[in-house]
Amino acid sequence: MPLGTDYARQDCSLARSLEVVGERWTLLILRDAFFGVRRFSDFQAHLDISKAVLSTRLEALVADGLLSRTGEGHPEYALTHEALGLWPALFALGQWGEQRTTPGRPRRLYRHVGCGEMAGDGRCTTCDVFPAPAAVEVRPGPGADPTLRSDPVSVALREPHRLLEPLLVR
Amino acid sequence: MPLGTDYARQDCSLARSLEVVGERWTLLILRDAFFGVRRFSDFQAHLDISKAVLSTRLEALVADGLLSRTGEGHPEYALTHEALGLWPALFALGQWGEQRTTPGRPRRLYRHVGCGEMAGDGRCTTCDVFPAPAAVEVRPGPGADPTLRSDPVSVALREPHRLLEPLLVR
DNA sequence: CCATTTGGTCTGGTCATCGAACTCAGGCAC
DNA sequence: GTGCCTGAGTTCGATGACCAGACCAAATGG
Repeated sequence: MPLGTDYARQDCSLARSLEVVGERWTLLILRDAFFGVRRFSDFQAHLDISKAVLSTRLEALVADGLLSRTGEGHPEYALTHEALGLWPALFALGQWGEQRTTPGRPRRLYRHVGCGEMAGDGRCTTCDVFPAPAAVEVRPGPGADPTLRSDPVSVALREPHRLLEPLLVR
Repeated sequence: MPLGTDYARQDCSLARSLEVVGERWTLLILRDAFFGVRRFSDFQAHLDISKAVLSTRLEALVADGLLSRTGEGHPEYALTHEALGLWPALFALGQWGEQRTTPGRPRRLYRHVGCGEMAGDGRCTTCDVFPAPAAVEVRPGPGADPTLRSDPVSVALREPHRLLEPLLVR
């Protein structure tokens, strides 16, 4: 993390995690990456984040080995293997937010591809395993509010799609 | 969250969560609360956080219903039922930090009380359930560095203890 | 080859965070 | 009661982060 965001003298793995993903916007950028967002302008359109901050965050995530940057001209940012391990934490935090704000009316629904629905604890209700992100399909749930955002990225994300699958905008 | 930390126009439960627990220090305060820390000065001693920020964070967490404040003179801050639901997310983030920094040498070990050790995914290796925080015992692991901190709270936390059990310092 | 899009950097102002100093109330020794 | 200590904050000035908007260069599209 840049200045002012280290928790140096904490002997704690949570603090180590937060040094990498604890800054404002960072977890939302990674969530978008799980949902298939790959390009600078798509992150920006979807998150309403200042370009300067987005640029800083992407650079930091690449430096920390969570994103890989490929292509010189218009680069693509993709999650690294290391970043995939964050999925359980991201999912758990999201589920907590659903419970807290609109219990019973989730904004998104998750399926274990070719198997069954996922429960709130992340297990597939059919086979009882915690599916890897590549085997998860997302689609809007009853609590989704399609009037809230109309940018092309949000529209594209409303189609059911697998996690990690690059998003086609337009 | 105070100014500058809302993600207003995001139709996303993760953003809703981060509005409550996404600020600097907030998750570390909650982690300490799970470990049994209850008092202002103990949080401060353990986290090396400025009193002004700690005061602001505790106030916000009480207002958001994650902490309850009891006792007028020297108040105690305890996790509410709502906050207990954060345990899976906190645990997952912590495990990711362990994997990333010192794989195979965890700083802390978790046990399902009266049952068995907990695996990296949070399940008890014996009974295969995800134990509630009150049924979890923490103790230092091989990756712990006892030389890093010597404040009384850190010392007390090195004793094996159950989550949520109020910490006795000194 | 010219216009537009993409992926940025720069800037000035606002907001958050920091450490240090200060306040204020309760507990305790004497 | 007087003085002292500790716990739980609040206040303050300086520093650093964040934001919106202007600007810019390289890549792409026609």
